[in-house]
Amino acid sequence: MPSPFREAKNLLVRRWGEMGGYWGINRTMAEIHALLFVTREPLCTDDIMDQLKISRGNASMNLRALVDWGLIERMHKLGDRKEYFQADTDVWHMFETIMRERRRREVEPIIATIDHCCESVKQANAKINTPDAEDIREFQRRIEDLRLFLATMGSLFELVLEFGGEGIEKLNLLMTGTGKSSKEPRSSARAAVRTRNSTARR
Amino acid sequence: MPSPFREAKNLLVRRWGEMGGYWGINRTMAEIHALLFVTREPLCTDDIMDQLKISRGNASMNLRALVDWGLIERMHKLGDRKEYFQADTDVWHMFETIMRERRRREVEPIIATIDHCCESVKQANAKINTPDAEDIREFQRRIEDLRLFLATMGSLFELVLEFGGEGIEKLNLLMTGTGKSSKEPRSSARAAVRTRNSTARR
DNA sequence: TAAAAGTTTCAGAATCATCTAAAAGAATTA
DNA sequence: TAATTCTTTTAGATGATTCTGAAACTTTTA
Repeated sequence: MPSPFREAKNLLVRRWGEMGGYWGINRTMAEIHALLFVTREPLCTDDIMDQLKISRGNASMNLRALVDWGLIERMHKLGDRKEYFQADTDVWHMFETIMRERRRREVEPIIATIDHCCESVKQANAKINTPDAEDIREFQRRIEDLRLFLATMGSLFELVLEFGGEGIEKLNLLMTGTGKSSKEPRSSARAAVRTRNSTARR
Repeated sequence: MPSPFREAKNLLVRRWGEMGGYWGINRTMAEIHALLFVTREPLCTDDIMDQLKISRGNASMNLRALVDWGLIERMHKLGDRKEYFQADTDVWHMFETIMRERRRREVEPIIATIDHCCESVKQANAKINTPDAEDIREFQRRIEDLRLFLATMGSLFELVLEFGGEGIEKLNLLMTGTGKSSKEPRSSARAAVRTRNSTARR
């Protein structure tokens, strides 16, 4: 039954799935997440299999992964033996969950590697008369830049989480004076600011 | 010749390649990028083939992709017909390039979809006596949250680029008072959670 | 304890992305 | 123009990921 509502839901689910692909998250996992995100009542495995046309095994694996990530949770209905699933719908919390997990898996290892490299090269660099001394110094410079960048982004991230959406609005005002960016940012940025001002809830 | 320097370089290249995988960027492309990033002098296709043990076709395709992204550039040496490649080594600029490209490819489509869904559902919602009226309203609420979130992140991004690294350092000081928040990320995260809970929505 | 209802695991199938090697294409020099 | 040098494209091979379907397992009810 293709009501406009259903159609909108399906469209969003498919798009979200595609996006997942770009982010190294498998399509089905992203689709399940999207489906739960846009559905008010909890769904059981069979609902998900039906709506997304996937096998039981596939559904089970990906549901488990989503639970592991902390993006959805299991729940039970009174007098019903099935497990139901529900998404966390606080977008900021969702963002925090995803970013922390990704940082742990993806950013921290590279920081460790950089630090390790810094160390081992610093020693090699003690005897600066080797032929590629300049190469080494440049290498060091570059990875230190990178290290600093990652650290900075790390604290920006904490900062953002600490102050949330309203914090960023204030920040925008604070830093740009007027709320309009000093430098004529892209139109999408201006649109973003407008949107926030005009449709902010609460 | 495994000098500590070479070893450090290789380690970093491999790690960066792995990371690429997580980010939906193919490993080889990431490795080439890393190799150029840590190498002072420009490299030609053969250098890259040798150092990464990949075929000419593979090198060629990925080099082109990196040039398309704007992460590396072609250059020529006087009296040499080969093409050489060099990475952009300004980390902030690199970040900007990557983020803009990803936003264009990955965030904008989802925003377009959300907007489209908002529209088509708003109309359906006119006749609120349909059985799933409440479902529809909740759907609307959730995707509007998401829309707002994406817009906010968009302007945060512009803001960050406008003020760069030093801007964020200052910001950190400004907002935390002491500037020591980066030393204690855990506790500030908990603070963030508390903040969100205490200002519970709706 | 047996049957029923539901969930998880896993071997193999299907699908998808990436890589190679070789041929075709361009640009430059003789 | 032919030879040389280098780059790009592509068909098919390789390898990795994801999915299915069925069996194994677990929990609940009768």
